[in-house]
Amino acid sequence: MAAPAEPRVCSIARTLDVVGERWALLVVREVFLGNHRFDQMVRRTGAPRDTLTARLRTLVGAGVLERRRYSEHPPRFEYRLTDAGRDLYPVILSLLHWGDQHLAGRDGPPLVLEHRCGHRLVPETTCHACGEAVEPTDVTRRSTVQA
Amino acid sequence: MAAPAEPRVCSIARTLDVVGERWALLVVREVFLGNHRFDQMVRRTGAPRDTLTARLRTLVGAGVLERRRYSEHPPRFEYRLTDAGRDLYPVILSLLHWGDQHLAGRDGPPLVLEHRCGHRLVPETTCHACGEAVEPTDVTRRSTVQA
DNA sequence: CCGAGTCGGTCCGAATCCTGGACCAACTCC
DNA sequence: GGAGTTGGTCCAGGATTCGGACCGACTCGG
Repeated sequence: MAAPAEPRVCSIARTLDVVGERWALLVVREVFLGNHRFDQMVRRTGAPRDTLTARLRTLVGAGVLERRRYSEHPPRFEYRLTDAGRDLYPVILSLLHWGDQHLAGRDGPPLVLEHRCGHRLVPETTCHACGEAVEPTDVTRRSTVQA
Repeated sequence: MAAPAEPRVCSIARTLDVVGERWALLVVREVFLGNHRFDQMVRRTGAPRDTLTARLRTLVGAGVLERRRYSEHPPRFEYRLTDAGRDLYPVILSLLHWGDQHLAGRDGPPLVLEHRCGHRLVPETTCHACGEAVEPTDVTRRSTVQA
């Protein structure tokens, strides 16, 4: 009898259930970039309006975005990051950085960020405890059930 | 004439073209966890075999994974991370951490990692230049064309 | 030598999701 | 009064994904 070995219970999979659908993270990117309105998002992401509607609903439902009325007459809405949404910043930065490293053409990265320290922002993933940069080989599993 | 404002040229979008399809990042997760074989990935991710075949091809084509023969008779293959693939570690860690923060049930995170410094690994995104943790509000755009 | 298991897939038809484009109701601005 | 803005909805066709059956080459135990 071959061990069925259920699909792994995993925070990565859970996160992707929320932000893993097509366009979801590009929507989040736009909100980080300051574009909070439906029409802006349509234009800057290229997502079909229908799909965008669906994604916004999922993201609001998951507590990543908040739908907020900014005009009464006529009623108009915009989308803002919740605290949980702001916590996605490392996800956005790491995706951005990987693209900069591996997919930038001869023109270099299309978007360059600057940290308040005055230098170009190159994001680095570090261990909160010791402050050192984290390499895959420096990490082990603690107390897990399965291989 | 309304400004058409082309979809943003963006490293995030480019990265998601490579690893944004369903199951792609879970495949990468499995490889990081040491499961390199087709059947293991089927079991541990839950992806349909068909889809997994397609994903592996995309990831190999994009240079994230490498398909390697580990047996001659019968011919058997496994998948290894390339350098580019290993560079996805921050992406994986940030997704994991967000799920741990916002989607862990009462049982807590299903997977706990330990850094070689001996502490539980809590990944933090820092600025390579100054070493400080990066907050969305600390970052501005440098020399961009558009809003 | 037989039967069961392993492994990395392929093939299929059905269900689901994504796509682009047309359309709309309020309201504002010129 | 006409054009534009805004935040959507509706639809039909196309692309993806789904689960499950199946397969060929080989190994292992008895």
